[in-house]
Amino acid sequence: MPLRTPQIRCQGRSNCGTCELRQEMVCAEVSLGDLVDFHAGIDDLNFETNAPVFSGGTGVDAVYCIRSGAVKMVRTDLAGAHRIVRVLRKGDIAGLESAFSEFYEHSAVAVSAVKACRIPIADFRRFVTTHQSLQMRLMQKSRDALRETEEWLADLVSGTIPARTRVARLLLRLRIEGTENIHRIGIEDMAAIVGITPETVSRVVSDFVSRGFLEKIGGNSAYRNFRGDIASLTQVACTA
Amino acid sequence: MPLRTPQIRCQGRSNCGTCELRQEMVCAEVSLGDLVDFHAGIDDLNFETNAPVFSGGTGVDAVYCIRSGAVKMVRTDLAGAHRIVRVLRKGDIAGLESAFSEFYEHSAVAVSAVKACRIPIADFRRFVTTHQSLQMRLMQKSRDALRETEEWLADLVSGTIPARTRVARLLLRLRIEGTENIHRIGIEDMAAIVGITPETVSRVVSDFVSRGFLEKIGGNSAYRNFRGDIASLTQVACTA
DNA sequence: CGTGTACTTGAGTGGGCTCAAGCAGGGTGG
DNA sequence: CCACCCTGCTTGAGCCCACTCAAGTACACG
Repeated sequence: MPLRTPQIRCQGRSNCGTCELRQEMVCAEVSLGDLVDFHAGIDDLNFETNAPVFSGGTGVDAVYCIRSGAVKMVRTDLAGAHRIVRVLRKGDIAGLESAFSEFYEHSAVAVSAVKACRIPIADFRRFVTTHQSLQMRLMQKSRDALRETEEWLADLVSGTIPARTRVARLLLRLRIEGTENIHRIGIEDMAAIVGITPETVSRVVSDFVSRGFLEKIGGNSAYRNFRGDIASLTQVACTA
Repeated sequence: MPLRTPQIRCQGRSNCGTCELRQEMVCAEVSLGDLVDFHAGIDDLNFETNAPVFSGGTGVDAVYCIRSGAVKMVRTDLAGAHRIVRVLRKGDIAGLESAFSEFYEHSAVAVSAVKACRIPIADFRRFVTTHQSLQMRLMQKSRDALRETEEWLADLVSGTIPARTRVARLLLRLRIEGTENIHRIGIEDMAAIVGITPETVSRVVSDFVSRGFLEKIGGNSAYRNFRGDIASLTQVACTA
């Protein structure tokens, strides 16, 4: 997979003013005026599926606000295996946990077509130290991330829970808010999340499809999705 | 198991002044003078093994700074099973993630003899809003908690990694800093962390003991421990 | 039209689960 | 002081789910 440089579409100020996410994002606490004052170099980026956003261990140079799509956060375990510890979605901030470290803790990789705003780390740190209420908001974001990760631990990952159940729970978590559509990430990625083999994931997903719990949408394009029978999946998810 | 009220040993001001942990705890950012000004009702508490610190879903009334011992943070999964998502140790803060919520997200239970400082939530919130540098410290604590939980996810919990390896990794994480002693939590608790059955944990631990990788110390008292052969355990922990 | 990637499907094996019985230690009461 | 229980741990036998290895298929892309 070639490492493609993301396209820069437009710059800072103009789109922040019209951004529908502005109220729930980091920058909600930063007035438009401040953004201008700081000459903030906020870029609006597009990433295609499998494009890296940043790489674990490299120097921190920015944080990214996800505006659409999904980004996987990958860690490496003691034996060197990759493990996905969280999936960021609309409204999440990639790199926040590393914002005050020298190097990124995770690798971040787009798992679908992604739109994101890139905030240079120097600007970000300046915003934070000069805007008290922003700090509170970041604590909240950080707490949200913690809760999400803990819920993964509790729900998705447990050898004593059957693979069927766990995959169903994962699918429900990947549901696109308010719809019956589900982010369709790769089989390999699903395996790296619930901690089972890709083959088993494939078998379970195939089974769900044949039962009509899932329907594949959009072929294998970057915008592919599942359409899920939420009720049935929920039932499977609650199986002990 | 009877629910015993913890003993109150002494109050606020006096022990904060001499606390060896003061520099690394929350209150590092709060001057002794401020503590007095706020008439802070910080209590010094003891919990015995299996004593609840607080219970998930109940109203948040305090946060607790752990001064010694270990506390398990318990979540309930979709099917109602208990899952331990983190173990707090010396220097950690129990309830921090709920500090700005109405109800506790977890149940917190002592897994050994625990000494902790109780900070009433009203005082805590006042500290936070009036001390900027404290906010930064809390973000850091929150980030530490997130990292710890993610490392659990990556290292401890994966159906594709053999139970032996995972138990070895858990034991290394429960190591008491700088020593070859290891917090000896119950078999049941270890199972609830790595996501396997108590029987399997027991078999693995017994095996480690018979090989000399582990030695049981202190019988079954509240102060029991393992003494571990760190090198051998590390080797097992790195087995794919 | 060939090539590569991602996914599917199959057969066989084994690790860990289940169920169940046995054991040790500490606390309680006679 | 001992008999008792209760809780937490240990150990065993058998089975089943999910892993492993391997081959086959579908689809996208050049």
